[in-house]
Amino acid sequence: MAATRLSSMTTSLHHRAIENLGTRIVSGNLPAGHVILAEQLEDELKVSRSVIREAVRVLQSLGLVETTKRVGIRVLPPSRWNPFDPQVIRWRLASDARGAQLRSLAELRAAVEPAAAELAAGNAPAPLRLELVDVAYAMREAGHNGDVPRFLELDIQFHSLLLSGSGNEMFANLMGQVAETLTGRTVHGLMPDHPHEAALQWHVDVAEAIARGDAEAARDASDRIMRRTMSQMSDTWTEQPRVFIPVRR
Amino acid sequence: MAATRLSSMTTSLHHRAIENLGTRIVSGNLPAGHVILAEQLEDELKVSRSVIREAVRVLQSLGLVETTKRVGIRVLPPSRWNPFDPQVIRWRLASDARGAQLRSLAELRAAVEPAAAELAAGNAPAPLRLELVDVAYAMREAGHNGDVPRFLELDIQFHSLLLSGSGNEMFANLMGQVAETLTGRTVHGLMPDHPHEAALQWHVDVAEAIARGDAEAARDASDRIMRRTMSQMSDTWTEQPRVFIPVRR
DNA sequence: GAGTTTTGATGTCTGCACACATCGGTGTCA
DNA sequence: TGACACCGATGTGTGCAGACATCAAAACTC
Repeated sequence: MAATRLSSMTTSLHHRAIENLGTRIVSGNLPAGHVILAEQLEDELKVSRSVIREAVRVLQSLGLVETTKRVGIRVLPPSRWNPFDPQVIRWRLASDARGAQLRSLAELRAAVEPAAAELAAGNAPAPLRLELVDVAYAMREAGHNGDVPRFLELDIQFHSLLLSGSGNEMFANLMGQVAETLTGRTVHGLMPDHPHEAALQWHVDVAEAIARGDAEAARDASDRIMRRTMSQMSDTWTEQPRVFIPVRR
Repeated sequence: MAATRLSSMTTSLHHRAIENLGTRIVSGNLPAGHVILAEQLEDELKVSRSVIREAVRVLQSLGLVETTKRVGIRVLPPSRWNPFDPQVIRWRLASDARGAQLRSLAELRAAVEPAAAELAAGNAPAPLRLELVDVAYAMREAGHNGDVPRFLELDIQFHSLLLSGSGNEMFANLMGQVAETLTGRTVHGLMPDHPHEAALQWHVDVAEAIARGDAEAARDASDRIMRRTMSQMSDTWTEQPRVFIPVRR
């Protein structure tokens, strides 16, 4: 009944509540151990109890909060968060922990892509292998021409095809994060106009190795790409503090 | 033992609703594209709207369903599910796709652990390195003595320490899945009473390499463990169909 | 200190109003 | 007559408000 004139012009109240709370928690604005009351959130966000409850349920499933009767909604420490959830990753990228998140993603990618290349050489469907080779050639050309936007587009496509071609749905799921990483790297001007000549050839090597089913060569070439990428980026985040998640026994 | 503290515990209606729907969707009982109505779920599960709505919100955040006005709650295809969510993994392990899920996890682990070993050699805190060596020695002893339960316990601890010691929270988050994999392998009688002699030594090699900060040696030894594990298990799931997630453009 | 009662927050239920995508009927125009 | 654009009816999720149930922390009693 109340003035809901300004209601869902943009997104649903539910999403806005999740976004608001998720951002505040991941940014550290709401520190671990802090207790919030549902009623207090209703007042703050000017929404009804159902909206708050549904949002809290989602955050609970992400490991960001826990609810206890007679206590309230308690913020959980980062070690309890699901670090693979796309929303959590997005919130972390928008927080002070951006550098640490980028490093984590890069390390994961460096571990996974060579494995994906190895698997793709054995399992990828034939059309995908052909497309991979085409894209690698196009990348090389775009790189030589200094066509940065097109290179980025092809780069994303290349690595997406690689992950998809592995036939492992967990690897494939990383496509989105990889795309975001590559885009971010380009947008922030960390990419030269003309990519490293050897790196371009390594992409071709990966594609051709996969095309002919040479798992070991595909893996090695992919590993070279990843090691170069890591060494390029390592300078920027050396001072990022590492977080060691304790072993739960 | 994993996964369930059911029975005697009176789990909340909310959790039961999530469990019921999640299981049905992941098992394929509710196929992709199928539309359910919230009211229908209230009747089926004999719970109120609020419980259903909160459960659906959670499933929505996992990518299992989407809601559309005037249509209902639509089940999404597996390519939309979040393959890293612990609940989704658990539901898949309890479904016909168990074999495929185990393979995916094993492939992910095979990719990540050597990378984690490499990172741990450079970053792990000193006490963790020492503990890792102790555990590796204890593993070797338990292996020689044929003490299967103790070996399993130490095996889990070893790999958890390794992942934790990497200082990458995404790697560390895989501890739970690894523990479940190792436990499942033992429970299902896939482990011999006396583990492979060389594998025992490789664990020691990993630990000692990390202890002395030799990243390359740590990685290589870990890689040997993983490759042996993969080749051991590959027989059991060769006929599991692979799912290729399409590249979204 | 152990056991009991009180208290206060989440958990669950229900009725209502609203937003809005879809469907089907109606009217117009070729 | 047939094709097509329009528009209102319909159904379903979304959001709101208030009540009662439940249960664990905290206070209290012995």
